[in-house]
Amino acid sequence: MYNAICEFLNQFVDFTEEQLNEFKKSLEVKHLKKGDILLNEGQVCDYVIFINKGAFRLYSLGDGQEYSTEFFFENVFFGDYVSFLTDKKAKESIQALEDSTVLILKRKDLYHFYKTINNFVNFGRLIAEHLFIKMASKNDDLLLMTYEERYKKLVKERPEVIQRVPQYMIASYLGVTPEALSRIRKRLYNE
Amino acid sequence: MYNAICEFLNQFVDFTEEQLNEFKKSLEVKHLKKGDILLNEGQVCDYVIFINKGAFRLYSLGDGQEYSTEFFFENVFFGDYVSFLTDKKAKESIQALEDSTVLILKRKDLYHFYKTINNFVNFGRLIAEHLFIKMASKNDDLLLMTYEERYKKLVKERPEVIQRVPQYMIASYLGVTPEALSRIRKRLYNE
DNA sequence: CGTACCATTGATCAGGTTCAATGCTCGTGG
DNA sequence: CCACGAGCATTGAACCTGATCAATGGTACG
Repeated sequence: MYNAICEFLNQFVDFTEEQLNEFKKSLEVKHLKKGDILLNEGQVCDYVIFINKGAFRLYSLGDGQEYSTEFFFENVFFGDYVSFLTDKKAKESIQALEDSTVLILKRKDLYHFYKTINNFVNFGRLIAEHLFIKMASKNDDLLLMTYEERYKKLVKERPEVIQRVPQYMIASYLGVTPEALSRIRKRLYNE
Repeated sequence: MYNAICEFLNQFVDFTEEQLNEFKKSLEVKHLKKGDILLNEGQVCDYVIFINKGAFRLYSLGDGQEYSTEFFFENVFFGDYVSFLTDKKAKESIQALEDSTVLILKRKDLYHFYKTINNFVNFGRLIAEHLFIKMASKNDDLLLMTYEERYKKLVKERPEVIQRVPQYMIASYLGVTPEALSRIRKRLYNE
């Protein structure tokens, strides 16, 4: 249950045996069914989620439409990071795309470990910087690439998304309608 | 000369008189003329820039086109943050949009102060988090808003950009051609 | 077996792109 | 001090791509 998360953190942190146990105790295990909502737009996301098994998306509502903004799979941390940092209501919701198992780490526990575990502080800074870099790259793509190029890039760099996420969610992630994505795919596969 | 930057940092850091002097000594003053290039795409941005007076833009080249990605004015820090963090070649260039005066803080000096000045470390984390939040919001806008809505938002929230930046740069910042922006403006001001 | 949801396809429409021409303005040199 | 030129903004026309609306197919799940 805790192997994956500890391995992930070992990249940043040197745990003692004791700290490791304390850390594990702070985690809440949660099982979700496909379609379950973990966080609802308007709640504060005062925790981070580590995915042991399953798939999730972040999405928001504009007009009457759903807009998927990101997808996550096994062995990553995620959450509504803006809500987490600012302690304000989340603009996005979190939904399980498959039956999933996650570990929940509350912000207060995380901040406690920042103080008590050596090097854990760097974890926070590195995550913020990493996410900034990812977001900046996403931004460039939105500005510079066509929908077709962005779809091709997704196929190449994140085939898991293509495999495990319904097409209409991918469409809104790319910023197009499902109809347009269908036609892009048709164009690509008929050469 | 150093009033503005010290005021800015005082939000995050408690300097002693001695530290303050050491800090000032590490800064390089630079004067630039309108149009001058401060950083060229391909160089590593191993410093941050504080603007005492003037205006700058970040821009990148795709196809044969220039794409302005951000504008900066007095009393902010900026740079090619991705290049700064990763120590890799910048994908963007930095250009003065007006005759300007800046203070340059080298990464090695910054990291030195991280170690020797209390609370300075938080500065790095807070900047990273702040920039992430800004970038995330920009991302949402790109995905959810029309060009016209984005222009109106810019007029409302950052009138300085409208005043001090040529229209064709604003156009590429918004992701449209200069012609399209011209028509959007016409539409707006003829109601 | 049927239904509900998603993917596909078709037709029409709106807005942005492209290419080309004209206007405008500011800085420069004669 | 004026006139010219360069660069930017505007305008026009044809085109192209994605949005929208509507209908049809396909498939998984109860």
